[in-house]
Amino acid sequence: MIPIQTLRENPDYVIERLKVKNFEAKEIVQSILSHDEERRKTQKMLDEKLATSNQMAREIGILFKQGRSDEAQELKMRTAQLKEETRELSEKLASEEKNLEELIVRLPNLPAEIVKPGKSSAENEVVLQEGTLPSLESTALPHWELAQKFNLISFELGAKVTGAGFPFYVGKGAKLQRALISFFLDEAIAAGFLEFEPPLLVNEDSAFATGQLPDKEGQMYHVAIDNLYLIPTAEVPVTNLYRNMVLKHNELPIKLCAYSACFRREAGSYGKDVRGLNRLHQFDKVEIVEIAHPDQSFRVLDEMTSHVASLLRKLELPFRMVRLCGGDMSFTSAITYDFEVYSAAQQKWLEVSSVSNFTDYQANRLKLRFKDEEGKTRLVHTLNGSALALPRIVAALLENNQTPEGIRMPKALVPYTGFDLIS
RNA sequence: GGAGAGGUGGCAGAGUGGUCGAAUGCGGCGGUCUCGAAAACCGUUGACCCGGGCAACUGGGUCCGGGGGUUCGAAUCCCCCCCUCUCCGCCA
Repeated sequence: MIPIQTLRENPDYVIERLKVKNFEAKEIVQSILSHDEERRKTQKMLDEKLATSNQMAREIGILFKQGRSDEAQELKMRTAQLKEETRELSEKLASEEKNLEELIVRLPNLPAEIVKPGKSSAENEVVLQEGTLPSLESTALPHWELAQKFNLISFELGAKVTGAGFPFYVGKGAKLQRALISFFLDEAIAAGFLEFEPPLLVNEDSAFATGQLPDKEGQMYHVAIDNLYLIPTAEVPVTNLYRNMVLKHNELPIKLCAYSACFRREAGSYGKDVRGLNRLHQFDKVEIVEIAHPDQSFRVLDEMTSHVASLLRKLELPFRMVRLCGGDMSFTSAITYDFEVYSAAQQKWLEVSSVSNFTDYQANRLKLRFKDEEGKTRLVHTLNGSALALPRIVAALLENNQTPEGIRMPKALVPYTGFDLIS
């Protein structure tokens, strides 16, 4: 949620910036401002009435204590009218607050200054590209065929036992999963992130606080009997650790990381893009989360992207880093960098990480604040990024490293896998 | 799943109808003392909303797990829900 303060102070700026996300905010913003004004007027009236009632109640108490019950009774009569009025006003106030909130949540986060307008991923800017694209033999196989050939992953058994998008990893395939998870976690810990192993289900409050609800409801698996949601990313439980808190400025930044399985219903996806590991209902990911001082969040963002880049370098994968244009960014993000690795056999770039600064947007909903150097309470900035999501990394590792002898493992991974070749 | 106990400020914990946003202790912050620190002592210390002020600050309102009710008045009484703890049962 954009803080109401921002909307009051700079409505025109908000409208202008949201155009970068192709969002026409003018009507909503105007509506918000008038509802806001109405709300304040109502509250003022209500507060005055309440002040009078409080005063009268106090007087009645004193009169009773002094044994002047006739006078007290008389005063009691006079509170009836007031009570009815405050009742009406507080109902009005509650409904106006609800209306206001419903409008505000419809506004996406403001894109940062550096973010350019654009409609789709075609307009994203490549800001960094590293590594040489491998040129494979014409006999090169896509990862789903390699997975079958070397018996690493079984999509068929997953489909039999659960459904499409829930693969089994087998033998060295399973070991590779564990190796990557450990490698990513160790790297994150070395970079100063504190490891958490989170619950894989969260309650409704948590899903709201990080913004999965109400609008992305259909993307999450829901356990109806207990009203719990399977997490789509570790960001949800880990960020919610800090819901409703006031931190001290010297506690910032807070750096957290977590491995988790992630569950996504991904309704409506189909075709070649979802073949093999390209898109799954359940996958593994190591997530990094940072809670930062507002003045520092863009520096922190750079640190996070450097961390992700270093992982890809160690895995010896050709990658590029892309700054998303306004139209391709998520609702809650102020700026997002995607990392993509090149899949040689599919001859396309696969997104393996998304690193975002949510500025104060998520913090506002989380009610996550800090006391600054002057003792003022302010919203923090939150950031997160995948470091990294496994499936497409595995796809790229298998495809790019296929040789006549088998699939060779990058050096950094061998201590974790215990093998350097899959044959 | 069964039985019981309980949810109060950063933490611990008192408060069972009126002057209670709430005793007390701890912690935090500021000071005295000290070369410095500890100890001791003194002072101070919640969040949110609306208004006034450039600001320090200040007036009003709300908040004692959440929601509803009784009452002139609720942390305190009643109802519903949620959560935690203890014992029993079941269980990796």
